[in-house]
Amino acid sequence: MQLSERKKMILRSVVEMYVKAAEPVGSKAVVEALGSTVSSATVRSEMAELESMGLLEQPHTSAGRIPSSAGYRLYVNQLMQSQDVSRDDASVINSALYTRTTEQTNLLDEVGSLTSRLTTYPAYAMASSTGIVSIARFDLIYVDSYSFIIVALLSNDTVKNKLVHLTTPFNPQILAKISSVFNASFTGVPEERITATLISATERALSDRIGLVAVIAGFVIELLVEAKSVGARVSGAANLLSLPEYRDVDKAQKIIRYLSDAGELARLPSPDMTGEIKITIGAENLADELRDSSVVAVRYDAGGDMQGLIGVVGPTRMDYSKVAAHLSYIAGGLSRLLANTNALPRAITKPNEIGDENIGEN
Amino acid sequence: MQLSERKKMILRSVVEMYVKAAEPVGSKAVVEALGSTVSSATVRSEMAELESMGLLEQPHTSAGRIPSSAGYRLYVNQLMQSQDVSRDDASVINSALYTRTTEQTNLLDEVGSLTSRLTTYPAYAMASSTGIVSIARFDLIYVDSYSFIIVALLSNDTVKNKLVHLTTPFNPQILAKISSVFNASFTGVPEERITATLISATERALSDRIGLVAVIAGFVIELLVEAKSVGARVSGAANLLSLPEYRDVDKAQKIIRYLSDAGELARLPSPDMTGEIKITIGAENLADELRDSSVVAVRYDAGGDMQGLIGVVGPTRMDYSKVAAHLSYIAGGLSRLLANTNALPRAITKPNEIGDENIGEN
DNA sequence: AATTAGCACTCGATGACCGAGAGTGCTAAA
DNA sequence: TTTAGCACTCTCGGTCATCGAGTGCTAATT
Repeated sequence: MQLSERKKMILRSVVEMYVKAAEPVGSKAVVEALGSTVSSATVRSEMAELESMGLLEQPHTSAGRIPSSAGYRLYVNQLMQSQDVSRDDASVINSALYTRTTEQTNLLDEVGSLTSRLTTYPAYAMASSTGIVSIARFDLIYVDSYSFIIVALLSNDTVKNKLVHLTTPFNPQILAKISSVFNASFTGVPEERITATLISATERALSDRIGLVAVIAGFVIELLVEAKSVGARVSGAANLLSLPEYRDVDKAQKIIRYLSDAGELARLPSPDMTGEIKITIGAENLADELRDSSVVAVRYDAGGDMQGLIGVVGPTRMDYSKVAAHLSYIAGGLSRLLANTNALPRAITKPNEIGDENIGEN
Repeated sequence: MQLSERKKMILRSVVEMYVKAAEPVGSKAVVEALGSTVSSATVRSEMAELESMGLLEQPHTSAGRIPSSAGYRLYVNQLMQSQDVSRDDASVINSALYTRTTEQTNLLDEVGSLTSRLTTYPAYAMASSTGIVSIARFDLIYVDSYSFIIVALLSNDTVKNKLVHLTTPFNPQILAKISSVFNASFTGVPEERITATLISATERALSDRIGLVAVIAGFVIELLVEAKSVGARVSGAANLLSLPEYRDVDKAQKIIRYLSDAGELARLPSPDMTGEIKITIGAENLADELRDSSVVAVRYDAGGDMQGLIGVVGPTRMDYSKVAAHLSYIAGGLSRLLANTNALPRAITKPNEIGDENIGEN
């Protein structure tokens, strides 16, 4: 499909004006945008051709044209010029990312709301572990004769813990034995290989009669599953409601519902590992609910085995280039923040002597 | 303000029919609801009086009546009969609460979405620590000569941890020293009393030259603040959109925005400690955004020092009695789940020998 | 004194109708 | 190939009449 230079300009004008105003654009408006070098009649016939190619659509005869999904796609692939984030936005992003104080709200929340604020569209942020997670190191801390703390350092550099209270007292010495056995037989073992057989073998080896091993093994399985699992957050869903395409409450509700369903979120378009932005337009979306919306998403590196994803959902009439710029800026910043082992410690007085802390878990 | 029995019946009918249908109710409908024992004319004059008392309102002449805020208030205080949760709902709640598997999604999320699903209104759930939190026990686990894990058992029975990487190697023996000093001087000390003076004194006592004490103290402060802090979640905001009172997109957006703002959430009506349900109707709400909505909220006991709150936001035309029943059922279940030290361990084979685990943290 | 039947009246909702305006496609001339 | 001109189409907004639900008031009834 080869387009004449003029057709490209026309398509581009239509897309950009429609993105701005959300109203079908007519031949006259295009003529003006093009600097009045041609007449409206010419533009009309060009637009008719663009329509027959499937790049433009007409809501009804005697309305202007709007881009079709294919039109947006062509625009995104060939016509859109990439754009930088504004100075202001950049500083907003930087200060948001670097002044985090390990607050109650977790990182995903903050990233999501930052993204949705900047783009004015709903945003989602997720993180998940790629690869296999296993235990790297295992400790039991004695608290009193009924309680102890389990601490496990995982292969992806996160630490998990749990306080366990028993109803029967136990002998403090057993903790050391158990932890050495666990360190011997459970480290490096992925969750799916922690079987009942392994557990009962361990139980026999320790001649454990009060079920301690079972409790601890249960916890280990739990936390390995948890560590692999996906966390996802959606922010700014209300932003949709200001857009004319979602004035129809039912439509808006459908999408907001869809976005609130964590399970569905995981199925949203996922950019490949190249670090490039993935733009999915209208009918390209697999989910029915998104058939007339678009999704822009990008990966970031969350350190260790962790992979993250930030995305924005909006109408097909979306300022793709601005959104893409924001997303990649944020993702870049996040990757630097999380993956870089030289991040500054926060709230500590001697930044130059002390190395980084591990952020992004718990 | 004494109302005749008949006026009460009429008010009650109006409220209940309006709650169901969201349409002004006329005298004829009331007559039917009352079993046709009086004529519509009588009801009309009674309703006129109720209106002059400020309990009913008329959207315009020649429409039926709708309850005013005062009308709802009187209904809630005197006329509403409390209601039990249905068998089905009870089993939904129970299975939701008791089959939790310490999943990635946290408890607040689950409670919120459960509540919003059952009531069909947006729900919020929060938890916060009352009282003072301090460290009860402190441990450092050596990982390698650049890294160690900090584990702290807090006075509210939660455990926090952090993996720390340094850029300069350290001597393993120092960890034991540090932890014994910290156990001596930092346990039982609330966050606001961990001052720079205390830190530098500790630093001197340990002749710490690489800033280890500062890092660890910083972490301790962070986690104490974090432990006291409030977590809040809103679920099901999209539910608003199906209600006729929020067909106006701008109105809906305002409220959804309001609810998404964690800061504002903390200022929502908060029931007192008696365990009773607090119902705030229309203009009784302090926040402007909620002036024509209602909030129903209840506290639950989250174990230890933790206090929780579940609430529902909806139109003044709300099925107060059903919502109240759901909320108190859920809150009761939660309190039992979290506060009861005899909760069954989950996913463990020998439930009778092993005691409870600590839920609701991390 | 309270209740009721009857009736005129009010007011929103619904739908038909109409004119204005924006935009198109087509044709014929440049 | 481009353009001016023109008839045509379709939406949008406003006006108008009609319909019906519901009211308040009055006069008769219990």
